[in-house]
Amino acid sequence: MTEPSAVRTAGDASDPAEPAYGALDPAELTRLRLAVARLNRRLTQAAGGQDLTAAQLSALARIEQHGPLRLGELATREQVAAPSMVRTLAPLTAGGLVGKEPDPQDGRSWLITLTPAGGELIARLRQERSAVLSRRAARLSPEQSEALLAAIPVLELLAEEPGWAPRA
Amino acid sequence: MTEPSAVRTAGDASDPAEPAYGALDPAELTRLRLAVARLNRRLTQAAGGQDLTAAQLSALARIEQHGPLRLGELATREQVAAPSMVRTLAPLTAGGLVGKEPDPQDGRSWLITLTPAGGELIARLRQERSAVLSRRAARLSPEQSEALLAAIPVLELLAEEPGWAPRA
DNA sequence: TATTGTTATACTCTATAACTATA
DNA sequence: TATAGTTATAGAGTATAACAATA
Repeated sequence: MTEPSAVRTAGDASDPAEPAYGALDPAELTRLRLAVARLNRRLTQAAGGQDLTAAQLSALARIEQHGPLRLGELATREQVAAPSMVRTLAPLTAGGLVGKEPDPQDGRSWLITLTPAGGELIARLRQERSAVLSRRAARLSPEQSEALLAAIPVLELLAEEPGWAPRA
Repeated sequence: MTEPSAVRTAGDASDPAEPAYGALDPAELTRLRLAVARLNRRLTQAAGGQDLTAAQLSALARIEQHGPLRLGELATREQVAAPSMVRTLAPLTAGGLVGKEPDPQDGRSWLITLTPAGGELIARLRQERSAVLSRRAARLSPEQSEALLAAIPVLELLAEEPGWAPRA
């Protein structure tokens, strides 16, 4: 889904002749940072947590997207520490939403899979949670919706791009 | 706590009464939701937390922007419960970053103000934190930067708009 | 010895409920 | 009695450190 090819690998940022022509200034970045933090807070609260927590849903979505994954691999992709993923998955395995099969390649590992029940649940929850956002988004002007839509891939890129945390 | 408003609306997610002229479809909204959650996670981690936490910085920025505020007012604007704001502010007052002056209008209230030290600190931190985001943003193409820039006000709108959580 | 997953522990952010002081 | 703020407690999400089993 993320098109890494879209990233402009244009010469190192050490190019003084190009003071980042398309770049955002610090004030704009601050606004983006605060907006993302606050919107996330809003979405997390609105999620209600009746069924799955945000971290659980995110993990499920990741499993669904990338198929069977080892726990460590899943943790890396979600960019959390392994113990965090253990805790996130625990209620999911207990509830039969994900399965843990022994990794035939490595006796220490498990392959985390999405069960049919898990697949059904995330499909339902996804719709429910997006509905909250949808009610807000429906009030946006066409121009605002357009702007938001165009920014989604960029936000995904920023979110997925490695190199943020001193990981590894 | 949260009335299952978020969950219950699943059935009528596509309210025909809402024209949804410029509306985004559920798949796009899901991507936006996950991207916001994950980007926030990235930014929170990258912040390091050596000085101020994300919630503290957000509160400081709010105080800076809106001048002296009463605690409850601040909590409302940040859309958190009053006790959460108490906890957020405690280290800030202890550290001399914000001041609490008695509200001359109401003996029960305080006016939360930004001290000079607080102002200096957030200016510095703001720069540091934005720098992290900046390094990523600098690699965006002009088109991507443009898209992100255009979306900032929309994200702010979604984040600030009331009506998300069932806030009594 | 190195790696994978787990358990133990701790800290932040958030919430609700119960309490104090003031209106 | 109602409201502003505080304290107490709990749960989610994250982390690091120490451990067991396996490579």
